[in-house]
Formats: sequence, structure tokens, C-alpha cells
Amino acid sequence: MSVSSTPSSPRYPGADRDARPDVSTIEDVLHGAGYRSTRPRRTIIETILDQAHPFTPEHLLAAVHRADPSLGRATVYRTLEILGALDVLTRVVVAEGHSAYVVGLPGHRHHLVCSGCGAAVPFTACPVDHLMAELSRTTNFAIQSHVLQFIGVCPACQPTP
Amino acid sequence: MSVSSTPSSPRYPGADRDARPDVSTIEDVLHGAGYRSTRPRRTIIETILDQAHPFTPEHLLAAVHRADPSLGRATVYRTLEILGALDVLTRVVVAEGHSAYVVGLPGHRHHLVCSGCGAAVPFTACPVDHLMAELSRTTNFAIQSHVLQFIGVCPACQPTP
DNA sequence: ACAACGAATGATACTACGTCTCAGTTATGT
DNA sequence: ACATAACTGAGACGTAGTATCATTCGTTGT
Ligand SMILES: [Mn+2]
Ligand SMILES: [Mn+2]
Ligand SMILES: [Zn+2]
Ligand SMILES: [Zn+2]
Repeated sequence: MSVSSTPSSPRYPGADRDARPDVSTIEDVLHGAGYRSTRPRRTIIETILDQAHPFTPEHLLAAVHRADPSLGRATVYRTLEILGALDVLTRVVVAEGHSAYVVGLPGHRHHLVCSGCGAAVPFTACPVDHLMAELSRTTNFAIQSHVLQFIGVCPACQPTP
Repeated sequence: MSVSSTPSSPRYPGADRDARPDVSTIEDVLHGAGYRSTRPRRTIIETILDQAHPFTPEHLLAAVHRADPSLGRATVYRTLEILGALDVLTRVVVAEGHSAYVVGLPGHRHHLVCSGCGAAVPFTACPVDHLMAELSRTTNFAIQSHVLQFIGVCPACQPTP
């Protein structure tokens, strides 16, 4: 879905642009927000960082269970909710009415998603400013965020002619 | 979600821009696609056209049952699926990970959605062409569609200062 | 008007995904 | 080490959506 509140983005202290966060960086974010650092959460974060593509909660739960079958379902859902609220994870629309999580990167991003394999390519360009100002003026809405993304077929998923 | 395949939009023969379709217009669309015209479907379409805001399947089911409690749940879901596939209905993202249906209008549209009351204001401006071409070139994706929308608070839902 | 046929329907059972509760465990500050 | 609150996993539960299937209904050809 990539609802990006215009001024907000995950805070990775000192992270390079385009660098994916690592486990301890995300744990620092949790800490900073008053959450504790636990073994189940570490396992979940490690599993998240293993994902090459956007993932659903169910998909992640299965992957987590491969690492630790005793880790509770509720813990996975609870952790996803927290990481989503902290903007460590954001959402992309992968099909009409279906969204999935991706690891957030610093800065304002949107995604180009492959409808074949599910790959999500982030990009930073965002041509909505002028339109947003115009809509604010004409409708008197207080605009909070926007959703922008492209769906297509990546080179690897295109039929060879 | 408003995944608008760039060249596609609902085909309402002779409809004015900005005119909402009526029941028989939508029935014509069904007919044209080889579907039959039935009383349950008419009830569902009437109920859809009564909705002032984007609606979920559950919300619609409840509204349909107010009109005809004997109308089957499966029929409502099946009809929504058909109308979605025919682009009579499209989806808007109403919150992180949640989308709802709106009646499609002719032409290429996106929406500005109120996070308070759920109102969806359509607009036709779409500033993505240049970016889309650039992304096609740099990534070699075959881009099929895009999602663009704004979320904010409508004038009526804004706190009075 | 009628018959024939496939499409569509609604009841019901079922599944998948997510939530809630709660007793026991663990991280954290002192 | 202790006290405390946060966190956990088990399992019951709820809800939204799907599958099945016998019956009904819309459409088409006569
Ligand atoms: Mn943007
Ligand atoms: Mn557009
Ligand atoms: Zn692909
Ligand atoms: Zn509003």
C-alpha cells in the first residue's frame, strides 16, 4: 500500500541511503520506542530480513516456524503490528485488494512491484507535490499521506518472444 | 486501491463524464459480458448505488440483507467479484492494508479519501506518465498499472479551532 | 407459449486468517 | 538479586470469505 505519511519515515540512526537495516538496528528502534528486546522478536526480525519479496503475515509466520516451530502465532502478529507502527515495515499493494509488508528504507520511497514473482523495487521519485497542493486548495481536505506505486512484470518474469 | 490499468476503464455507452451509472446501465455491462440479469443481482446493484462511501463486502452484505434478508451471502461476494473484474467497481485504500470498493466512473480516475468519514473524492489529474516512462526504461519492467491516491481529512471531519 | 439447457442461487459446511485471554516467563531498572 | 511490568505461547474463539450441491430461474430456440 505504501501509505507514506509525507514527513515520516523509519529512523535508522546513521544509516546509509539504500542500506537495508540489520537486526540490531531494528532492535534499537524497538528500544527507542520503549519495547523490549526478546529472543522471539529477534527470530522474527531475522526472518523478515531474509525475505527477498513483500510478504504477508501468514507467509512470515510459516517462515518463522521453520526457524522455531514453538514461536507463537500471536507473537508474530503482534510484532508485525509494532514494526508497522514504527515504520520499520511499510505496505505495498501486490494485487487488487491485497497488500504485503516490505522492509522500509530511509527517506520517502515508493515501489514498482512485479505481478509475477512479487519483487518490489523501491524508488524515490515522487511527482505528486503540485497535484497535492492543488487538491488541498480545491477540496479543503487536510491531506496526510499518499499512495503511489506501479505494478508490472519484471524482466525475469516476461515471456520470452 | 485504485489499481487502474492505464488503458482500461468501465465502458458505459454514452455516459456523461462524472455521471454515476444507474442500475440498467450496469446490467447492460453484465449482459455485454455474457452474464444474466437476475433479481438478486438487481438488488445488489441498487444497494451498491445507494452507498455514499467506499464499502467493504461485509458492509454491503449487511445493507443488502436490509433490503432482502434471504439473499445469499455467496451471491453478494460473487457479484462483487464480477463487477470488480468488469471495472464497474474499483478499489481504494482506506487505511494501511485495508481497501474498499467504489463505483467506477468513466475515464482515468484516482481518489482522495477522508480517513474520518470514508468519503472518496475522485479526480482525473495524474502526474505519473513521465515517471512511468523513466521507470520502464531504467528497470525494464513492463508496467501494467499504477496506484495513486491521497488520504486526508475532509472539511466536515476537521476539528473546529 | 413452451421446453430445454446452462447459469445462477441460497443453504450449509467448511477453511483461513486473525484476535483474545490468561497463566506462566523473561527483560529491565534498581 | 529483586521487583515489576512487559512479553510470551497455548488454545479458544470470531469473522470474513470459499466450496459444494441440490434447486430455481433466465435465456434461447422452436
Ligand atoms: Mn511520494
Ligand atoms: Mn493515473
Ligand atoms: Zn517478476
Ligand atoms: Zn470526512
